[in-house]
Amino acid sequence: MDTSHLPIGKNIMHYRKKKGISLDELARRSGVSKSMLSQIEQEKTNPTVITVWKISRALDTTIEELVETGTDSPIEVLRRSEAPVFYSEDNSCEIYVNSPIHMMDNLELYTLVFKPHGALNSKPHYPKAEEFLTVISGHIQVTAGEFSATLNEGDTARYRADRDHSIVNLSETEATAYLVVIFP
Amino acid sequence: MDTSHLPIGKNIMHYRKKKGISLDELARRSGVSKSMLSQIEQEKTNPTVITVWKISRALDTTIEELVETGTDSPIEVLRRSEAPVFYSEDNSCEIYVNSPIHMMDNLELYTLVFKPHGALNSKPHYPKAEEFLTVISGHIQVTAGEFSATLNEGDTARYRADRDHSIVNLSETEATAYLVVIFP
DNA sequence: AACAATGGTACAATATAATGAATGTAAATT
DNA sequence: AATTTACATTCATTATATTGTACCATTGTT
Repeated sequence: MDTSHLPIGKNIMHYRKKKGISLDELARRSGVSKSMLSQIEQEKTNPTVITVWKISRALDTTIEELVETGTDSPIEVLRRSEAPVFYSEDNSCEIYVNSPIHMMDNLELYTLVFKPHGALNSKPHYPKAEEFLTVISGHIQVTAGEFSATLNEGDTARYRADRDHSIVNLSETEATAYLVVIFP
Repeated sequence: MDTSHLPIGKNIMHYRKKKGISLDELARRSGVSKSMLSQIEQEKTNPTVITVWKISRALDTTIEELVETGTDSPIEVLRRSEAPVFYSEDNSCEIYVNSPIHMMDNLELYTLVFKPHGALNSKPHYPKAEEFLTVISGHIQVTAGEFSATLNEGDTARYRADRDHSIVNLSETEATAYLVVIFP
């Protein structure tokens, strides 16, 4: 039994106390015995996934939050002058990375600047990866798999990025967009 | 034993096959017995959290991905004309919601438009909430707790939002920024 | 003071997770 | 054809998760 890598007990106690309920009440709500909850909070046992799932529902949170190790940091800034810049294959699109160095493993932020009719074509990312594209200026078309949509300034599209996908500037002028990529 | 709510077996088999390895190899890499892996994939047992954690590491993925129920959807679009708009308390900042309807529970996207010297002050969000702020145009100062930073166009700041935080336009002209809020 | 309620911990019994070895199937090798 | 290898499943045993109950300490009520 080795739970030292996952602070489950600490997290459960934290959320329980944040909610202001006793072990007794949490036992009632979760269907997990009070004595088991006590043992978990004291890190004396390694619970099954279903047990943690039941507790997460009773605490109105997720399994992920209950297994996560916390971090703490001040404001982290990535300057445009330091931000890596990439280009699409035909150089019709500039890709500014907005993700600060100590980035979350599952999130990427970009600013995309397209030349007139410029395009950015991408291969499938990880399974279940998703993208959120907001048009800052211009008229853009986004395609993912067999789906396609045209976006005006201020519109936001959400689509699965675990298939071929592309972003095209439909206008005669430069277009700019903000891209959020999520790896689940 | 009730794992019907969490498709762990299916997910593990999916990632294992995607990686192209046998139960034997996964057992070697994860330190979980081959027979246990077989039982899990057949949903014949409810594994402990540590066991799933070991498997997730061996599969180069996360516990979350292994417990997640899949979804599938085409491109979802939120038009600027349909996007909810909020205002800061003194109406010095317009807040456009960029989050499509079927939004992920832990992610929010906004475009912020500040009047000259406009400000947006926020109370603490959920514990461990984080924000990523990219300046689209203008000169902005962001403060979180006792930390503060000034940002120019193209700069991105990352900070904890589980404490008082504010965003202020330092310039004499309008400023625009893109805000990504993450609830862990 | 005696009793009840609250909240958490310890303990013994029961249920089940996890293992190593055996078994089964199919394909490849001798 | 016989044997070996690769892959997955089953089985009996061991280890441990999980429970209900008892215990402990503190606070509140009668």
